Amino acid sequence: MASTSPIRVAEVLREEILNGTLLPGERLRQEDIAARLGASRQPVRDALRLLEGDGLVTLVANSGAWVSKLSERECDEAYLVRERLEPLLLSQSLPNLTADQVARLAHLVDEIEASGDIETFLRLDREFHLLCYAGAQSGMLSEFVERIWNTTQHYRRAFAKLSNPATSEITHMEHRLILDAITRRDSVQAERALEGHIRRTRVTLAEHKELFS
Amino acid sequence: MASTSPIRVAEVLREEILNGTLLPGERLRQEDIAARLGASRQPVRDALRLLEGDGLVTLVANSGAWVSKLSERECDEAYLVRERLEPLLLSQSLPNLTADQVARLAHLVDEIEASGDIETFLRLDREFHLLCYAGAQSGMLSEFVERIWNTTQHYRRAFAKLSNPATSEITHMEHRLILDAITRRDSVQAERALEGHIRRTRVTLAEHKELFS
DNA sequence: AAAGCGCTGATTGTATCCAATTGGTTATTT
DNA sequence: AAATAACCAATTGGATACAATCAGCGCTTT
Repeated sequence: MASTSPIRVAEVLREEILNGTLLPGERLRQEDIAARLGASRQPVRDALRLLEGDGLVTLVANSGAWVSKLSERECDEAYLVRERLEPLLLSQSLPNLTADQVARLAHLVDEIEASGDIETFLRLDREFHLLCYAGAQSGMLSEFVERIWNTTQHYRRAFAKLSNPATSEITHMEHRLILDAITRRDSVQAERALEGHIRRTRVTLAEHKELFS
Repeated sequence: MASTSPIRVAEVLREEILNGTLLPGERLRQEDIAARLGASRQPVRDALRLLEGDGLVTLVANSGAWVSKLSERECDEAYLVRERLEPLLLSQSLPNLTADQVARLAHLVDEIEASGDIETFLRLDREFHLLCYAGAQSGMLSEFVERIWNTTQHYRRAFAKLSNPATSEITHMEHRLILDAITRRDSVQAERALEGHIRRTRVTLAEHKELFS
């Protein structure tokens, strides 16, 4: 009942953009996608519009569609917005997180520290953060946050590739601080720890302008 | 060059939703719109998808499209998000505001205080706040803020209808505080004044649950 | 030789037709 | 009489065909 063609097509494309199969700036031709996914061009157009709404695709009239690209400025802005929104979302989610979910968060922190390759880290890190917000009733705020995570996914991957043991250690400690505050149901501390985590990432990321060349 | 059919259709519908011609919950039939605006159903479908991306329209597969409706919770959430995002946006905009724009802001504050009817107040208030953000390079943050303003427009109108001289006076003072900080180019104070303005509105609005019945 | 013009191929945008889904209504059954 | 099932009208979804638009390229012209 839920899956209509445009949604299915959009899901496939979204996944391919998030996992790096389709790179920022890459052209998306309607007919190619239609042929590849066994659909007509109409649902593909709808799907592209959906993804445009998610910020993953940029449409230009009479010209075509491209995978969205972020400039250095836009990426920095994304993190500034995260700094303000995610603590708020966490504070709304925290009271509703179940003990099972908190246990899963603790497990994820361990897994993240044990993770070897980049793709695993990215997957686990994403799951950790989004699970923190699972207690929030889905609304505009959740949508905004998920959208930011989607549009910055590629740059997070590029950034992860040049991380070293020292910065990883910092990340792990920050995760543990967030987890600790969540476990103690301390909203204020959780907000601060999360804000610091995002802020540090933003500042560190800003030192690597080469990612946007 | 810029205006393609779906965009034109979307603009008409957006305007009708914002000015209250189309009310939240109202059904949008593709064929009706197509006939009314002299287009085919296909561009109308595209337009509805565009508006869905803006949060103004809610689409249900195989069922239809409706003007989006906010629950009391969602409206409150919108204001909580505004409290966090708009001060940030203002701080990014402030350094780039021209003297002309600041003068226009001062003029708008006067006009707002002199405004008689509700529609005029809504229009001027919207212009004042959005002009505050005119110095920001348009990006994700601006998009989010504009989207919130659009989706809450109807509730702002409903709220304005039951405002009294006392609360209006508070609003006017808050505007003057924001304007003063902007004039002095005091980002920190401007952020605080704006946050307070939005927060008070949120709290006052929460006392009128009857708007969401 | 450089600049501007117009042509051509490819790609997107629009319209029309047909299929699929939905919700309501009616008739039948218990 | 109430509940259920099947039918039907209305509306949306998808596919195909056609029109409009754009980018690149070669030609003409100065």
